[in-house]
Amino acid sequence: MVALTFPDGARREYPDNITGFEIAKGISPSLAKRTVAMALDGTLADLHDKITKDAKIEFIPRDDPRAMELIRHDAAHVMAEAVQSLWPGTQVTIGPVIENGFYYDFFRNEPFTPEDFPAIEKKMREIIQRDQPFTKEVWSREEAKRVFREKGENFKVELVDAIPAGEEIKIYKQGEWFDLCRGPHMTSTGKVGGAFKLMKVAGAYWRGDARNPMLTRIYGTAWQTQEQLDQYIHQLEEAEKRDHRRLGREMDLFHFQEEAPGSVFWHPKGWTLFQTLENYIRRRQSDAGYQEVNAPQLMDSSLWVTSGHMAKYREMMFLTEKREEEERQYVIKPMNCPGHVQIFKNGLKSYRDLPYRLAELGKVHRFEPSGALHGLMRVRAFTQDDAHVFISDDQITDEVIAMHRLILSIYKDFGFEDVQVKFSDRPEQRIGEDAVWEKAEAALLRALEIAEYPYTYNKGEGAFYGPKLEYVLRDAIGRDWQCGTVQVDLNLPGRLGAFYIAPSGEKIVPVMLHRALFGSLERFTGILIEHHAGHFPLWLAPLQAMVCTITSDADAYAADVAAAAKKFGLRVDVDLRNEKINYKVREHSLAKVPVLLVVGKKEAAERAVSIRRLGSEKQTVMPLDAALAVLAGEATAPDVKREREAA
RNA sequence: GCCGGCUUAGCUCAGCGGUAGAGCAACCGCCUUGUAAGCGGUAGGUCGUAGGUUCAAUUCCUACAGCCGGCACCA
Repeated sequence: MVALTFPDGARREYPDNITGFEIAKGISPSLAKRTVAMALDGTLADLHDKITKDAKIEFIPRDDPRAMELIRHDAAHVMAEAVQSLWPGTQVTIGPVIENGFYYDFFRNEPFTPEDFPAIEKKMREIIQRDQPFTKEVWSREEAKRVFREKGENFKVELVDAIPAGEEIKIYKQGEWFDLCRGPHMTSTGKVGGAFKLMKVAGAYWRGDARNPMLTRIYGTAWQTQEQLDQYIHQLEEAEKRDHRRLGREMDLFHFQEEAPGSVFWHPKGWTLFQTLENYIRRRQSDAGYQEVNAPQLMDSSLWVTSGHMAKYREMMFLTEKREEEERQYVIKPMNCPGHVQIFKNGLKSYRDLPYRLAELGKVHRFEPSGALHGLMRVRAFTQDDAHVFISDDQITDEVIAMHRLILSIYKDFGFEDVQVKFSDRPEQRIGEDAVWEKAEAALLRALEIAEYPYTYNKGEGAFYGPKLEYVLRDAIGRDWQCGTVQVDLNLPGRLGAFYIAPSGEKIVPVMLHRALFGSLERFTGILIEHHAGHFPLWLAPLQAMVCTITSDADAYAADVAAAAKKFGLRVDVDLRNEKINYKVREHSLAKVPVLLVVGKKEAAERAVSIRRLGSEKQTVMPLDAALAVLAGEATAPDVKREREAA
């Protein structure tokens, strides 16, 4: 007998091996009919599974939130059947559930294209219409391999081989079609419903390894209701509207062109925004005890050989050609660290100089693979807000805590309060003694503990020279972006011959902490554009206010207003064009100018302005100086504001 | 880098084996206008680049480049 506890707390006994379906049917046929799966002690299971031990049981109806992943997983199976029935000979591989949908990877000599979607979707609807039950069988390893081999499903044979000994080899059937699968599934294909859509095709390597064959992946989305599907599609459209590449063009911030793939042409407004970020970083890191430096863009390749970068990253570095008159080869710097080590090394350093904090807004170039390029988010030339801090090893924890607090405080100023920290420890391929790693990892963890900050653990994901923390922020529409990093480097200082004189007079190799705040300024600009959907807070907006005249009678006064605003430190422009005010308001609203200062005869006579804010239809008429004082206050950077308030 | 798709006017896009079209923007004129498009006119493209097929290519084919979506990569 098994004792089952129901959600209402009732506890009943049933014979061993009874199925969830039988229990549901015993309670009421309608319950059995609307139940698509069950949960045993909170874990989803097939409704027809035999129950062999005491558990809490719940019946999962199709509209239960937990049914979503089942719908998606079943949809993946239905799609796989549809594809194989339309193109026999196509091999199936894996088809998991992902956020908002599912995919299935196929192997076929002829790849699929989106033009195939209507046929596949039609076939899927037929399969769903047939409403065939999902049934599970457990096969022996040998049998499974034999059957898949005979079907020519070579990838499945590999998957069977990969299943650990002692684990069941489960086969799910839907009618004639079957697939190796961990499950669980709903009771029948009909439960998938109609709220699904195939989204895109993509190449994907077998088992995620670039050395393996390329499969065709078909992505789909599936929902419980058509409303949910429609809403999801709508969300995608909205996200597209905040795409920084589109807003960058619409707001005249930057552009890219063929001759410089992966490099940004910053326009005046975009560069204003970029400089606002640079200036902010300069203030923050100067306050935190960093000194800004600038190291050469080109350095002899021998330095990069010594640092180890040539060995590991040669293919991703830009190198100069050797010339007849000079046999040297230079490297366009892909990182700032070797340069900073040179600055540390220049002149003897004492333990009294530590921590020695060098920061640089260094422009680095990396030959990123062409397929990786993506607007500002992944470029070949970018500006790192980089710093290297030279310390003794007993200073690691304190310095890391300081960096940690600095990073969080900076993100907060930009409205990012949901920040995750990832801790990565020693990778398999690494250099240095385990004892040193031990110390570095412990120091990082102690810093997080003292700062009382939660973190996730990425085993073996550290850099080859040391463990690291990575800072991941979440934007307005819930996307995660990895930005800042703190790394302990136990390698480069030694390799590049850095040392300081300890109290004992000994030469000691310092520990080097590597730290980035935004990471890449280009990328962070892109994140800000998407986060705000172009509606920047006043202190970031490249153009903060537009002075618009009603008629040419106000032209002279408009110029006065603009001049006065500039004296308040505001970034303003004037629109004297012979256009109706409606036209001007519309145009500047679309350009996402945060503040419109409208002036006509009336305002000119009273030395006032009519203020209209982006996103609002409200108009507020204020005396000019008062209005500018308010705006100037708002346009003050958060850190400057804090300082003023403290003073 | 790999797989697939795309590339036509500044932007968004239509078109097609017989050397191109719309809307918006731009420019010119009229209108002096009160908070999201006033009216009229003009101009604008070697159809991504290079080859090939053809009497004829923007259209079909091939290569290359860039971009887009993934995958892989990301010091």
